[in-house]
Amino acid sequence: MPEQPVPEQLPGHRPTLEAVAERAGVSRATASRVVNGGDGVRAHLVEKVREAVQELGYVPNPAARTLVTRRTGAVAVIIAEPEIRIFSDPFFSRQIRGISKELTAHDTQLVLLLVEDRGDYDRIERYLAGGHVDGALAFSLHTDDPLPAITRRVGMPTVYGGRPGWAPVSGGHGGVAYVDADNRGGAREAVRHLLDQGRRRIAHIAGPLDQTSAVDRLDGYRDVLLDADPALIAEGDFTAAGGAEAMAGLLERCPDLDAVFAANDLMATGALRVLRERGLAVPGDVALVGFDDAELVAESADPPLTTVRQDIEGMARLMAQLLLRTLDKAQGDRAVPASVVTPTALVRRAST
Amino acid sequence: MPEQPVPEQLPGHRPTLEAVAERAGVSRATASRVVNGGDGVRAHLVEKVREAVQELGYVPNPAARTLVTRRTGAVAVIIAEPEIRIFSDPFFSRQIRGISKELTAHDTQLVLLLVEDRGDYDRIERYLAGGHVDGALAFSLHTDDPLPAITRRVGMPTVYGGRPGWAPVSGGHGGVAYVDADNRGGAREAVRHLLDQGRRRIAHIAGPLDQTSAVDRLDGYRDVLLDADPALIAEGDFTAAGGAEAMAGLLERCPDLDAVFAANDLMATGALRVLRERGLAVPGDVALVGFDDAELVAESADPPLTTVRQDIEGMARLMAQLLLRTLDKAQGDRAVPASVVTPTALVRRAST
DNA sequence: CCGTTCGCCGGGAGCGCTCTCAGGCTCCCG
DNA sequence: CGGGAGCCTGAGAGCGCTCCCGGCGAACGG
Repeated sequence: MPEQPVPEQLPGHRPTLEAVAERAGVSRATASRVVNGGDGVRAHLVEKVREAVQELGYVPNPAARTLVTRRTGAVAVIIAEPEIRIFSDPFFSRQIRGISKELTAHDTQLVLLLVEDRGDYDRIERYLAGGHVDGALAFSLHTDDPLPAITRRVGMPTVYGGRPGWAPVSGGHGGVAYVDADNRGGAREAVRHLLDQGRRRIAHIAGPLDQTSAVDRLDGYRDVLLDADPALIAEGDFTAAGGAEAMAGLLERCPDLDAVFAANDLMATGALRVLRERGLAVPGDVALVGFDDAELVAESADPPLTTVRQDIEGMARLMAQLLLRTLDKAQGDRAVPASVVTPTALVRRAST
Repeated sequence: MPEQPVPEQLPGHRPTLEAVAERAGVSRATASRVVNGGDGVRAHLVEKVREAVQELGYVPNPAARTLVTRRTGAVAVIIAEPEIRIFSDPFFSRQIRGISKELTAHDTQLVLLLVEDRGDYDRIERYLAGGHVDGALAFSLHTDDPLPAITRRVGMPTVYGGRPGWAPVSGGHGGVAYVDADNRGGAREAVRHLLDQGRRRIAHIAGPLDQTSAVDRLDGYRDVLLDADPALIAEGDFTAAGGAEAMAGLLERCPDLDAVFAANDLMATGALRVLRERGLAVPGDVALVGFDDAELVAESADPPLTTVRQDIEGMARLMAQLLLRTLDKAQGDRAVPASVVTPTALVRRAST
């Protein structure tokens, strides 16, 4: 690929469309038409304008463009997570990555908004209301999250990652679009797998029950174990430490358990540590299943974790696609895209 | 905190400064002055304008503002990393987080640009040239990275995370500003610590030597072990798998080694696994030191890793500060801020 | 050969804001 | 009481772009 000699913009000011037009000997309107695709402009003029653009190193001024079109070509990604998880979970990176891929493929920019504490929501609202972005993607809503109210108030098209607490599970709408993994189905599969292995006292370490993913996984567990002993269920917080604590509690209450289904891999590793400390063999004495198939966690655990995989990056891309599609047609009419639930898959490794 | 009744913007169009001015009975100019701080406007008019803003739910149009001020209030964060690392390393999250904190504290937005392959650099250049952002922060440059050429060409103020390959080590400039940890000093401390423990055959698993952080850590190792046996040095790639491979090679060449200094924690965990597989006790037979004090890696390793901590988040914040300061005063004159090298600290755990 | 249609181009308005500049007012000092 | 200094304010230009609309020429049908 030959290096294009890009003209340096030393003269302080960048060339405007006006300059391009003049150089090409056409009007500003025609130059604009060419820059935006060139439909309805005769070929030789298109050529001339393109040359002028090249020679001057013209790049459109996005602010001017946004001012008149009322589109920014940017999308906000809002991530609200307590410190701990964001650090430890590679989730974050993978989601961002999936979104980034999809957005750049559509020439759309990614503006990242991290929410540290509740006070930040004012800032977020101002930002969204300001028209800096055309739409928003948001993750991991908790039941009392103020975000939905905000996006509705400012009329910002938004797609959520993970089913929000107040949204119906069925593909239905409820005025909100989301992409979620089939948490309940995945949980069912995990538990059935444990049953298939001959396990009978199957415990569950749930996630924080103010998150729908945790609730759905618990529901999946109960779907299969209709008459599960409540003592076999402990609530964790999706961290390894929380998983360890929950495991300790479970062992105390039910020393006879022979399997554990943890609502995520991190908690499973915590559980693993406790089991090992107590001298219980995995999977010999206790079989263990996680959820997520988290990079660097599930596979490198000792023993490697059987777990339920969800396609994080694919889900993230899907979110972006949904949003972009809405923005494309919306342009006025408020079409809410349908939500999508993506399948999960059991990955069998040595822990069961 | 009483909920402010935010007026919904149903009438399609948002109120303009004009509308605010009219409602407040002042000129657009005065309204603008109030919105931008209100200096030089008499108190009662300030009050009136503020009220009008409240009542109408006015939010300035950033595009219009940018068009005239030529400032966007946004900064690009450019991250170029091969797949593997970005997924596995919590680095990414922590850097982003530090930057985000600093930027939002200065009312500046964060536009994320992820580089997947070299073809993306064209896109990046166009974007930066487009004037979407006022400055850029970039990470992990490799020696042949095209980014510096781009930022220079489009005249984009940029601060690098980690010393770029062509930049001098000394606090000096070379026309480029960066923030880096004291990799060399940290490495020296790690190796001296191993010596203090009575170790004599100290190996080093280096990072990829096209990254300055890897080179600097290797240099630090050599600073202390002036006459180190070249056979004691292996090159990894900063991943666990690479660390394992390097460790295997080292054991083959030098079965008598009694300590390993790995250039990051991930490689240290890989090494750990290999050592365990070979039946070598850590730290009994071989002492092990990592680098980074990576979340979820160093502390939760078995045994927990002695490692060199660097303050990722602090460094990231520093980068943002440096850039913002440049942007503040620059506004025309091209002041390049001085680079900063931040200290590291040895964290002693059970692996030595 | 003329009228009409259609395709293509240019003029010009206007998006919402900032900022310069001139003018008006007040206030103080002589 | 007059005049100058200083402080506020408003008018207006203009940032760079898109897009409507009017006009002009070519083409085509009658």
